[in-house]
Amino acid sequence: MDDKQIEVIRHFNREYTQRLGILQKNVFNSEISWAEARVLMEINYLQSPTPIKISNNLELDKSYVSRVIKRLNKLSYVEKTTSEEDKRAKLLVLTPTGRTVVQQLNTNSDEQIQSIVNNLDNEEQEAFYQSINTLNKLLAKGGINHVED
Amino acid sequence: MDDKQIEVIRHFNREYTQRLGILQKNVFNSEISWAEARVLMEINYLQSPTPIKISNNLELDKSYVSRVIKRLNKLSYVEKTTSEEDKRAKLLVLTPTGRTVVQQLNTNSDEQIQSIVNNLDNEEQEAFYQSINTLNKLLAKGGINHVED
DNA sequence: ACTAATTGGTGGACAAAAGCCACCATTTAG
DNA sequence: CTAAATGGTGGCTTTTGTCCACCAATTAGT
Repeated sequence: MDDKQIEVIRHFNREYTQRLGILQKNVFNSEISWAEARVLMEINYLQSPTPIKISNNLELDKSYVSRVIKRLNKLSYVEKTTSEEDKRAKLLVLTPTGRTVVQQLNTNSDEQIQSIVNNLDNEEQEAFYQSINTLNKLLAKGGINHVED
Repeated sequence: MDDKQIEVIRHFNREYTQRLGILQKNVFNSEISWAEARVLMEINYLQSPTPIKISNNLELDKSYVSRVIKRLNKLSYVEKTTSEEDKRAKLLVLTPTGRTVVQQLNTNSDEQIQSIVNNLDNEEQEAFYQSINTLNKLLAKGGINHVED
């Protein structure tokens, strides 16, 4: 992989993450902060979510995650129960309200994606999707990182 | 673009930005914060960089940007001069030191990209690059957003 | 089986990052 | 020629995140 190619990838990273970041900011209108949203979506994503997994996946300090979950719990978005296999660990479960919020967040996220993609004609949209799909597969392949669960 | 495809894109956004974020965190070892690095690179990127452009492009509050630039100035990475065409505006220029730092940041960034891509064989690397390249072109096409300069 | 080290989670104290608001100076619009 | 808009700065607050100490449970060493 030569320097020109690396340059192109770096350009993409700049552009794309920036665009996404901007969109995401304009979405969490109310009630819930960005960190809280991230944790909530991570809980929704994981099979058996525990604070420590979230802390690892999101690379956030465990005490911070603990506090975030506390707030989510106070908002009745998340229930905490002690795990039976390991009584130190807490199992996290979304309440119906919590699930609704996650759904809303996903909807917002989808609209952002649409807002990027809508400027393209059908053929281009297909190309966009195919490229993303390829990258997903390649990332999964080379994916030594990111402990999913 | 149907729901399944959107889902795939959302998955990519999650995975990729997270991976990049984690890598970036482990890089800015010292002296300079993430925000400072971003601003510095934006100054390097823009034709006639001013605080307000940076504030817009990075979607950061202008007072915050003002403070970041102040620190960069104190570190002798950036010079500030009042613009002649508009005496409210400040023109930003990287010092030699500043340019060196930017170069270092770019090198780090490249190493991160390598660390993702190195797990792939040559054919896969080529596919990775091609996908990114396609996305870049499509983003540029549909790019109503992101005022470059 | 028993102590020692490790791990999951919590809370206090604090630092860093980022946002909001009020304000000044200049520029632009009516 | 005043009124609105814009670029920039500083005070203050919120959000985000770190570091440390600690408890309870689990795992490892012997």
